[in-house]
Parts: sequence; structure tokens; C-alpha cells
Amino acid sequence: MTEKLSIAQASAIAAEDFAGEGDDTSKSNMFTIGDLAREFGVTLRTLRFYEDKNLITPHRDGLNRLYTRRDRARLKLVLMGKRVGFSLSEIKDMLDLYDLRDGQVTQLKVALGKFNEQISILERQKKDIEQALTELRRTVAVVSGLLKEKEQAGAT
Amino acid sequence: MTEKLSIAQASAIAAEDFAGEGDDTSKSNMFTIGDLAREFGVTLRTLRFYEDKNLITPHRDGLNRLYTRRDRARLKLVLMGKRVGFSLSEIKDMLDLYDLRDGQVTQLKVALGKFNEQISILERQKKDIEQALTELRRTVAVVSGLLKEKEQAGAT
DNA sequence: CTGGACGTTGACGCAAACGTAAGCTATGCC
DNA sequence: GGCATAGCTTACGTTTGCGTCAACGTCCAG
Repeated sequence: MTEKLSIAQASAIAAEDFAGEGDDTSKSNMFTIGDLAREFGVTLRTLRFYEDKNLITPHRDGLNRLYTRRDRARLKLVLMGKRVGFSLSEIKDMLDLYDLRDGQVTQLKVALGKFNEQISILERQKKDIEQALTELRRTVAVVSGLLKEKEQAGAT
Repeated sequence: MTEKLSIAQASAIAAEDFAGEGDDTSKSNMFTIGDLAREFGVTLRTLRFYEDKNLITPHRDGLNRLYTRRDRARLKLVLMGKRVGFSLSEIKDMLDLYDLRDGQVTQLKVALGKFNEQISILERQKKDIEQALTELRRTVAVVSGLLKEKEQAGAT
């Protein structure tokens, strides 16, 4: 919510993203850090940071990181989470929960709860912004008025 | 924009707030730090912090701070600025400019510009939030769907 | 052999707005 | 005398999400 919400990449969620995937460790299903960075428009630093925060845990080829489809899916969820205003730690909680997958039902319910919470929060923020806008517009009107007075007084 | 926008205190702007005041240094027009803190619902720490940032510069009675009506008016503007999303440093810029008061016309124009900028920013944020809300609601729908499937499958 | 391209691990920096001690002073009141 | 109240200063801590060096390792084309 700081600068830009790059809606461009990291497209929408599909039901697919919530389904488990057979972890295909074959060659073409692996990505380098650069691959993912380009694909999702984030920096390498960002991906390493996410790893540091245990949001994504790629395998290694020696020192080099190797991301699977699953990692990629998680990244997608992380970015989607950010877009809708979750903090990374909140996202982590949900992902961790996701990993427990006790048949997933409980997990989905919890996630659903958080989503609804977040919806409330965003609705609140929206209202705050609307209030601020109202106030600002009123102020602009007031100041504009003053300005006209002053300019007329000056022109007199 | 972090937690609560305490709309309660620190009421709206009046044209008065943009007019210069005769700095009345008589007794009843002075406030202690506690006075202002109570009146505007901020902590002493906050007021000292603002002073540190040169937003307000109260006089002293020995060590103790003494705020004039003018200081009070500035505080009011600071809080209003915060409410509508300006950072303290932006607010400082505007206040500084205000102090130049080259007949105030230039000042008012500049402020007007900033206000309009801020309006654009807020409108943008509002749109972002609306997008996030849309995405979240869609996700909730998807997940709810999955959940129903799962539960039915489980009940079979 | 050399210069890029790509990758690695630290680790400090930053912005915003105060919170939170810690410890001292000054004044008033009973 | 003694305590409460109000105020003072200094200064480190917090939170979030990376940016930005620094200082190297590795591999490939030319």
C-alpha cells in the first residue's frame, strides 16, 4: 500500500492455486531466481528476502537456488496476498497453515475468515480515504475562496 | 493511514485557520503542553516530537514549554494534514512556506497545488483498494465453492 | 585470458511516528 | 518533611519491505 500496486504481472488466482500439485522435480519444471524475478516483476533481493522470511524455500543446486512449480505457486500467492493488503507475516501464517493440509477443509475455512477480515479492513480504509477526500475538497474550496478575495483585494 | 484516524478531536478547518493571527502573548492565550495534549488527544511525546521536527516552536518558561494560539493553530493544521494523508515532512514544507507569507497569495497557491495532488493520490489509493476488494471477494467466492465441494465429498 | 552475465552471503540504511524507559527538576499541597 | 503531579532530556526500540553496497564465486562466449 506504499507506492505502486503492480497489478500488471502476477495475475489473478485460479482455483488451481488452491489445489495441491504433484511436485514434479523434472528439469523443465525448475526455475532459477532470475526466471521468477522476470516472470513476476520482482527483484532477486525480494525473492531472497522472502526466503529469509520462510515464505518460499527453494532447493539448491550447489549454492544456486532452484525453484519448483510449487515454489512458484507459493510466490504467486504471496504476491496476490500483498496486492490485497496482507503483510508478509500474515501471508506466512496462511501459507504455513496451508502446508498442514489436514484434508484442507479447516485450512480453507481459516483462510476464508482472514479474507473476510481483510475485506472489512479495506472497507474501513476506503471510508477513511473518502473522509479525507471530503475534507480535502472542502479545504480546497475554502482556500480557493480566500485566494480570490486576496487577489481581488490586491487588484483593487 | 496506519491505524486509527481519530476524527473525534481536532475538528475541521475553518477559513480562520488560514488567516494570520495577532500573536497575543497575554496570559490566557497560552497553553501548557498538557493542555494541548488533552485538547487534541495526542501525547506529550508527540508534541515534543513535533517540536523536534520544527513543526511547532513553543516559547519557554524556564524549561517548560508555553504554546501560543499560533502554535495551537499550527498544531491543528498539522493534525489536519495527517488526517488527509500528508507526511510530517510535507506538512513542515507547507508550514514553512506559510511562514514566508509574501502576502500569502503564493503560499496559498502552492498549498492548493499540494492539496490537489494529494486528492489525486487518495483517489488512486481508493481505486487500488477497490481493486483489492474485488479480487478478495472473487477469491472468497472461489474458496467458498471449493469448500462446499470438499464438504460434500467428505459427507458422501 | 578476459569480460560479462548471473549468482552468493552478509549487513547496514531508510522512512514514519512515535513508545518507552531512565533519571532529574520544579512546584504545590497537606 | 514528603509525596504527587507535571514536565524535562536523552536515546534506544519498533515495524515493514526491501534497496544498496561490498566482496566474491562460476561459467560461457569470443
